[in-house]
Amino acid sequence: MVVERGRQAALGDQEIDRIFRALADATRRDIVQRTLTQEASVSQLAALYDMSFAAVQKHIAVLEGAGLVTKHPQGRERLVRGNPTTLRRAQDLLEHYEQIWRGRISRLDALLTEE
Amino acid sequence: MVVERGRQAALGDQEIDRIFRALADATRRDIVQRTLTQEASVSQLAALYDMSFAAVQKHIAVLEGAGLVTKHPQGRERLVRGNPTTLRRAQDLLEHYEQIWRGRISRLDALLTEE
DNA sequence: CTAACGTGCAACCAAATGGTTGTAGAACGA
DNA sequence: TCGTTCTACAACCATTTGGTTGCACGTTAG
Repeated sequence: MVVERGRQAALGDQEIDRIFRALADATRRDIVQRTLTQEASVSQLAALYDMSFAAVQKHIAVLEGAGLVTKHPQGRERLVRGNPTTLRRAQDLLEHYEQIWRGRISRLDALLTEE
Repeated sequence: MVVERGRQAALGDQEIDRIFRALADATRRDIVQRTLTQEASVSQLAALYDMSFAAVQKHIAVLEGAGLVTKHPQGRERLVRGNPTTLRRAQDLLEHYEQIWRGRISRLDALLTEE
């Protein structure tokens, strides 16, 4: 057991922070979606959006830092590939919240029935 | 149909932005989790974290702006209640991504079998 | 009525974010 | 070899974020 907490930030929370932060931008979500379907080079991706190459490069770096995409060198270009595993982690957390909420509902149910 | 897009931000994307951005902070996630279980007043929540009252107030405002919690006046205090509906929206989006990924897998499968 | 409590909001500040341009190097094509 | 392409990275800038303190105001308790 890891020290009773619930009011202080756990260390691994920064990882979750990065994942959600990375997903909080439409361009980055689009990149994830595309590269989940099919990997693409940095410049191929950059051509899709109305901003500089460097800007898109930064977005990809944010996604990579969050583990939402991985880069694979191939010759002079880097292929970007979406990472479903990290997406799963975010999904699991949200499902956890939903479970908590359902738990509350059933506790309310229990109270009503027992009465 | 709303204009062909896929490279330009849709207007409702800002809503998604706000949801994920709100979730990208451990304190805010903790508030969501707690108020999903049981509603609490702003000052009750503020007492839980090692920061000023106003800071917690701001976090709650961000969550409210994203629709992740709602506030309900009761006498001089405001009860904060987690909103599972908005959480569901985020969850649905992530599941959508997972579906896209699974689609890619089955397309690869199809290619292999057909060969 | 008055004091204390709960909340909201403004002003301020440091740090992070999201964009830009420019430079530099590695890999490829002719 | 030489020019072009792809990428990385630094420097810079405006805006947003996340925190602070202080003040105002409605509500409750004594």
